[in-house]
Amino acid sequence: MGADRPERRVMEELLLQGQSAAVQFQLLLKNPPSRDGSDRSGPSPDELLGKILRSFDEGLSVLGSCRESACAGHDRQVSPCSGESSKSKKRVDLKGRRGCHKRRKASQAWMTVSSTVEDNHAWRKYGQKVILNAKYPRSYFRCTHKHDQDCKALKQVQRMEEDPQMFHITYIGVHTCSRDNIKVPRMLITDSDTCVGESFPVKQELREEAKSDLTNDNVSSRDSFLLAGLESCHHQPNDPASVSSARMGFGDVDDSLGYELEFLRSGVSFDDEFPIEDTEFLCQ
DNA sequence: CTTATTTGACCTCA
DNA sequence: TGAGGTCAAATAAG
Repeated sequence: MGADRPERRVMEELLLQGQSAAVQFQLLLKNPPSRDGSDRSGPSPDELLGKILRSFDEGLSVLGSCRESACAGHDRQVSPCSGESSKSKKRVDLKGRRGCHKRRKASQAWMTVSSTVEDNHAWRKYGQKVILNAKYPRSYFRCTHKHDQDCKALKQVQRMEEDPQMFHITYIGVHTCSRDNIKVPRMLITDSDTCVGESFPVKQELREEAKSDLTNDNVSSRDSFLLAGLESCHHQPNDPASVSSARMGFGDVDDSLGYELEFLRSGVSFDDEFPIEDTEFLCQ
C-alpha cells in the first residue's frame, strides 16, 4: 500500500548489505587467508568490494525508482487489471482477461550472464516462451512473495546460444519482500552446520534443461566441480541451480540483483574471481 | 492436500 | 500483425 514503505525497506536492506560486506572486508583485512587458500572460509576481498559497491549502486537505483514509481512505474499496481492479492477478486476481474498487462519498459532492469540461474531468492516460474531466432526458450520468473508481500521482482532466464552452459538472466525490479522471507544462506551468519540456504526452489525447469540440452557432458568442468563439492553438503546433486545458490551463498544478504553484474561491469569473469577453492568456503 | 510447474490462451506494444 | 510478456487451468511433485 504505502508506496515508499517497501522502497524504504529495500534501502534499509541494501544499506545493511553494504555494512555487512564492509565489516567482512574489514575482518578479511585483519585476518587474510593463507596464500594457498586452504583456510579460506569466506568471500574474497573482490567479492566483498563488489557487494559494497553494489549496495550503493542499487540503493541509488532504488532512490531513483521511488520517484518514477510514484507516477509511472509499476503500473500494475494502479491499472484496472491489477487488483489486490485476493484470489477471488482476481478471478472475477481477470476471467476472460488473461494476459492483461502492460509491458514493463522503464522499470529497473539488470542483465547478467551466469552459468546458473540461482540466487538468494525464491522464484516462481510463471511462463516460458519461445523467442524468435533464439534456440532456447525464455523462462519467466516472479518472486514467490509477489502476492503475500507485493514484491515486484521479476527475472527472465534464457540459455545462451553461443554458450549453452551459460544463462542470460535479466532481473527486473527490486525485491520489496521483507528480509525475513528471503532465502538467505546462513553460512556467514552461523558459521556452522548449514552449507547454503535451506531452500532454493529453483527449479524443475533447469533440471529438465539439464536433462535435455544440458547433458552432463555439457556441464563445464567448473560447474562439475562445484556440483561435486556441493553434493556433500547440499542435497541437490546435478542441479545447476544449486550451484548458483551455493555460489551466491557466501553472503548473508540478498544477492539477487546481480552479484554477477558487478563482475560484468568490471569485466571480470567468474573464472577469474572464483577459483576452484571457492567451493570450500561454501561448504565449510 | 498443498504448492510449484507447464502450457496454451490472451493481451500489449512496437 | 507478430513477438514478447502474463495469466490461470491443468497437471505434477512433495
